[in-house]
Amino acid sequence: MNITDLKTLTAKALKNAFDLDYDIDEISWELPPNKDFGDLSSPLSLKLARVLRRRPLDIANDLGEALKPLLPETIESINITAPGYINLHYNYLHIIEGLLAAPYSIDAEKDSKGKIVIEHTNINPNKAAHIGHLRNACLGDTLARLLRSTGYRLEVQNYIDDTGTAVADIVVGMELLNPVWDQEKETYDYFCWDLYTEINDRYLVEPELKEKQREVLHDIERGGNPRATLAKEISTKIVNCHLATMARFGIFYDLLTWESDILHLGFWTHAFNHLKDNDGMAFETEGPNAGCWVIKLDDVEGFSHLENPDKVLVRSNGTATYVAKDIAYQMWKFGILGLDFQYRPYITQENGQVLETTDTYNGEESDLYGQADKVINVIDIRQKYLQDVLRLSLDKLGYSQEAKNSIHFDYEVVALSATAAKELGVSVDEEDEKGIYAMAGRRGIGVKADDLVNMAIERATLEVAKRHPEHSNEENVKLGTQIAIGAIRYYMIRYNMNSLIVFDFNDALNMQGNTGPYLQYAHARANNILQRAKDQNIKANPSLPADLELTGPEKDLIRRIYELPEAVAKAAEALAPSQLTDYVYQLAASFMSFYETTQVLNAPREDIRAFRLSLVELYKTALKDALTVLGIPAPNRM
RNA sequence: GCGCCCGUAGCUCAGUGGAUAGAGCGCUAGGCUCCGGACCUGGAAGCAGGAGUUCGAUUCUCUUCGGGCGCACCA
Repeated sequence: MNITDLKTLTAKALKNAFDLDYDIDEISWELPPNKDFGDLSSPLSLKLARVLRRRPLDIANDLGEALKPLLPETIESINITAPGYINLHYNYLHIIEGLLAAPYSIDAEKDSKGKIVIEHTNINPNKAAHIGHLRNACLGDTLARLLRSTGYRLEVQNYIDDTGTAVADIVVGMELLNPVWDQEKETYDYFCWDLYTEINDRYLVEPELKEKQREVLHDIERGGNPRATLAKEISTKIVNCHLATMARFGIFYDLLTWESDILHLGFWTHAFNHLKDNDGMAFETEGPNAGCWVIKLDDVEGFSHLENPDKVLVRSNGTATYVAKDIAYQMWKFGILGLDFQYRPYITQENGQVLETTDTYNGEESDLYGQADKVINVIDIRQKYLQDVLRLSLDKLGYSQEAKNSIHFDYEVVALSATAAKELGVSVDEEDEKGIYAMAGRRGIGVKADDLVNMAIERATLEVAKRHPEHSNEENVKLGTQIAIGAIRYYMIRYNMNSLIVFDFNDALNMQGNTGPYLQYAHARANNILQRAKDQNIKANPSLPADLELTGPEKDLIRRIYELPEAVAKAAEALAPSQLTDYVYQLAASFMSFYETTQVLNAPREDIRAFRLSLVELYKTALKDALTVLGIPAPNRM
């Protein structure tokens, strides 16, 4: 029984006891602040006091009586405490018996729900990925794993803006500065990182270069010229670097979608031909937007206060704005554009999965992509306004269902702490220890994702080597890498999505306490017990010993394992990876307490030993499943 | 100027109408001849200020202060 079932039962009890129809979403069952009160607790009677005009305690008593006959065997008892709480106590023996008989499987509902297209990573292909991009990719990847595990069909897309000013700047840099890439010294994305900074510095002293930038941009957009070819070559090389970086984190994609393909196939033109007669669109003949095609948003809440709330889609010179292209692209994702890309295989990724790419000139038709029931765009909160415009525009154009199913997963950015900024050579106000320093690609200010992993691997490998002098260096690096990835992925997703991460090297590389490696250690410890049992030929037994009395730590552990499906479902519904990290930490911590206090292999009785071994097996599977959803490697030894 | 987000322990974060506000780091006191101490058990320490709504506010409203971000015929 889960909380939703319990709420339904409670609603039924309300009906029986008071003839009251109550919205089940208004019913709450929570973890009480103190274990003495029970395992689940509801303040419902306090809320009902006004409605029913009775004392909360009396309501609680009556409701408790009505609830009692409805409760399943997993609830052992029910009691009432002042000023009117209803408390439930689990029957832990019954719960663990059920879990051991039928373990929960995280993939049980595979492909049972609709299709979700999730777009994440989306790094401008003109420089190395930094930790801000990494937060995006980790969040997007975890969301994809989370939603897939709850039954959705997922398609992960990585959009490449290969025709924007960012890439144009690199082309300008190449033409102007003639830099030489030393392949021995650095990877291509690092090389461009510096070039991007250099050219932006040049713009500052030679503003007339901006004219050249415009020319280059125009050539790239037009296509079919040397500059466009160079731009494509640069973007492709950088994208390959990004893919390699993300692969280190176990992040993979289904499809690369290129801005140049959207352009060359005329997605927007196609959409425009269908939309220009639409009531949502207007051609302005006067006012600030004279000569432009716009979407009227002046009657929309949140926009009406703006000086110029309408959004220009086609400029007075006839060219389309970025939002216009975005609308067409979003329509394609839903399968309502009436136009499709061509596709071809791009590479086979490390996980064995083939990554496909759009390709206008060398691709083939496919009906696999897009056609989503729901679209999630993982883009940081600074683009909230534009994503709102996108969604509202769809609504205005008559695609209200698609608008409702367009989700902007908006998360706060990663900024640098004063100490981190100082380490990167940024000039920092010495007085201001709590200062926050924004990363800036143009100025080359940021922590590169690969640098961070390399540091983490070095640190973790050192720790591993301390513990395992008998291992080869190669083995240690392999394990150190898994631990490093665990630490960083956990760091990137554990924060609430609307809290700014003030990046600090010590926090990100920490491997003690509430961190990824703690979870990994909690897995390795369980495995260690199981491995020793196997070596000593001790068998587990999932049936309960007679007269078994569970210890406190055993109950805590059982409770956490029992809650796993609920925790995953809630995190998925809320689109909140951080909710799942919270839960998994609790799960791991409950095992750590169990481990310290409860003998498994040296248990006093043979049947208890066998039972505890089963419990450890069950826990290990649960934790491993949860870690898989989080994308955190689960090594068997550390 | 307008709008959005944030302010919880020395630090980094949970909690978002209900009981005694929870973790980690740091500090501090301990941990069995024992399945691995990347661990466990304690301790000190906190809701930015004010007003309101409510039986009840860290949570909702208003306001002050402090911080971040956004408001293009840029992407």
